Amino acid sequence: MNIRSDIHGYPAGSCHLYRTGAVAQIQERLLSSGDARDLADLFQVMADPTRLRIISLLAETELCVCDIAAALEMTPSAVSHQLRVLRMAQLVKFRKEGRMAYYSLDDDHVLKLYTQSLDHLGHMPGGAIGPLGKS
Amino acid sequence: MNIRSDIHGYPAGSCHLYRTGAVAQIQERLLSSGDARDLADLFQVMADPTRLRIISLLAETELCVCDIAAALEMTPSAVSHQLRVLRMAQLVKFRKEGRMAYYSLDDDHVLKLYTQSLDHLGHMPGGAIGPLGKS
DNA sequence: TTAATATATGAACATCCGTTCAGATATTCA
DNA sequence: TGAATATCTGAACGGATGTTCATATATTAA
Repeated sequence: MNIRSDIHGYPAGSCHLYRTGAVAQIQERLLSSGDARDLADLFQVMADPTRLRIISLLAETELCVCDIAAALEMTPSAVSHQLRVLRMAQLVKFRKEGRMAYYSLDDDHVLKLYTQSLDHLGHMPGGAIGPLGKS
Repeated sequence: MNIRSDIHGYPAGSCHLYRTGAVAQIQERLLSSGDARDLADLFQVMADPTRLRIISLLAETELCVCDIAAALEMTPSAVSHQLRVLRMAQLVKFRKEGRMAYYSLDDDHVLKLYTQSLDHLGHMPGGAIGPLGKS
C-alpha cells in the first residue's frame, strides 16, 4: 500500500521517501489544494504585462481610466477590462467622481509584491529567461 | 495631436492629464514593455497550483521527482513537465545523482516572493485562509 | 543481456485568457 | 433636449497552457 500504486496505478518504486516512510512528513508542509489555487489566482492576475504596467502607474498616484489608456497607448476598453480583473482580485480600488473613475492600489501589499518581484528580476542574469537551468 | 487621436483614432477627450500635459510625467514611471513582459513571465510561472505546491515542498529540502509526484499524488510525467517550467524560469535547480534528479529552490528570492504572496493572501478578506495562510 | 526504475519530452486535447468590436449606461455640456 | 465624453460589458477570435498518453533515454538490478 503506497500512494502511487493506490491512486495512480504506478508500480511501487524505491524512492527514499517511501523506504523511510517520510511521505506524511513532507506532506505536512505541502500547500493545500485550496490555498494553492488561491495563490495561483493572485499570481495569475499579476501575470500580465498590461496589468503590471497599470500597477506601475498606480504605484504613485491615482489615475482615471482614460489617462491610463493614454499612457499605455491602449484602448479604454482594453484597460477597463484589465482594471476589472485587478478590482475583482482586490489589487486596486476606485472612486467615482462624476463620469470619471479614479483607480488606485488597494493596499501596500500589492506594492510590496510588485517591488519584491522587480527585485527578483534584477537578480536574473540577462533579465530574460534563458533555456535550461543555471550556469 | 495627442496620443489617442494619433494612435487609436480616439477623439480628443478632456481627461485632466491632457489638459495639464502631464502624460510624459506619468509615462516616466511606467514599466517598459520589455520589463513588463519579463515580470509577467515570472508571475506566470508562479501562477499554477501545482508549481506553487512544488515550491512549498522544496521550501525546506531538496526532493527527487518521484517523491514530489507522490506527495502531490500526480504522475511523475506531469511533475516533470512543471519542474521543467520552474527550471527554465530559474526558480529551481537540480542535481543528478544516478538515475535520480534532486530538485531545490534556486535562490532565496523565490522563497521571499512565495512567503510575501502568502502574506498578501492572509490579508484578503474574502480569500480562503487555510492552515498555511498566515505565518 | 533483460527487466525494472527514474526522468524527460513531443503531440494532442480541452480549457483559459487578452484583445477587439459593438453596444450599453451614465454624466456633462451646449 | 441632443451631442459628446467616460466607462463598462458581452461575444468572439486567436493564442497560450496544463495534463494525459505514448515513448525515449539512462541508470540500476537480476
